[in-house]
Amino acid sequence: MENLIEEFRIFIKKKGLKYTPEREEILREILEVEDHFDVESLYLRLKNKNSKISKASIYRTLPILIEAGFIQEVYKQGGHSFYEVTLNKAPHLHFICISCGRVDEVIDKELNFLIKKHEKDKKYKLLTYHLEIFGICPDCREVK
Amino acid sequence: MENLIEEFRIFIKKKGLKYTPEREEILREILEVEDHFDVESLYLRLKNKNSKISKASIYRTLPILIEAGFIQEVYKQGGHSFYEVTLNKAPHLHFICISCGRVDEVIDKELNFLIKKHEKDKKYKLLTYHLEIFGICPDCREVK
DNA sequence: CCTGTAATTGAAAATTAATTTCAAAATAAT
DNA sequence: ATTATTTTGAAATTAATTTTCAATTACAGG
Repeated sequence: MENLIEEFRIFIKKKGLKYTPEREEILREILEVEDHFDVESLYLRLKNKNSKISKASIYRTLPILIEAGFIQEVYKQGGHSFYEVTLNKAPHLHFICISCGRVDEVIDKELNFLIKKHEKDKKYKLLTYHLEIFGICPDCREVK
Repeated sequence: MENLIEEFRIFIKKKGLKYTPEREEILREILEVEDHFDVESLYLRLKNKNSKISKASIYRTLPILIEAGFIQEVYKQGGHSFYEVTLNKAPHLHFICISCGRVDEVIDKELNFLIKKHEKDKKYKLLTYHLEIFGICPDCREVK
């Protein structure tokens, strides 16, 4: 935990940015979230802890965290983005039910392998990726 | 071509919707686009042909075309969605350069195979999917 | 073919996620 | 400490998408 915070501090300094309490607080909160999160829910979590961090700061900090490799923007739903901590997590796909909105996460090592292969071929420097699969979940199929 | 139009007409009727000239016109235009497209570019293409179809109608028709399997929303960039015709196309991934915005399409049969496998496992009815990979392209890496 | 009803249209207004502006506050190098 | 530069919160702005609404159109049944 603390080593991750330190890693972030070093990243920030290396980029010539300033290490602020707000940035650290946002990272700490994100590391405590287990599931996917969006800006709104993160903002409310912080607010509940009497933090006075603004949404603007969250919006400004997330791209830094993505670039630093701490989180990924994993899918969009209902018109806004969802993120999750990617450190130490196996790569996975998201099945999104367009009927009820439920999101199923599937771990898949092949996917990561497949992407790494293309990254090499294309000579891209990979930052983040996401595989969203839209469909109807078993429950919603029954109802209909 | 005409058989696709007929297929769409049948889909529309089966859903209890009305088959309008606007909906047909939008589909015809989309089938002529080779590359990815967004709402704005589709609207301008139609406008150039003196069509008076509104953006609202385009926004309303795209979800129907997705559900019918004609197109997919393949990625988001610059805050808006891009689509492409998926009929007869091999599945593929999109490498998006976050620096210059360039999009590289990569065909990959394994990806489709991988997704079909999970679809079966999860008992989902698959509608559409997209794999976006964000990174820095070779050209932009050099500059830096 | 008319006729009635329910869906669809275009235009404009509304919504809303995300970005930008700006003055005040905070960081960090000297 | 001093100072230049960055970052902050709050509010304003932007821009994609959705919704509203009155007029129009599709099409089923007579």
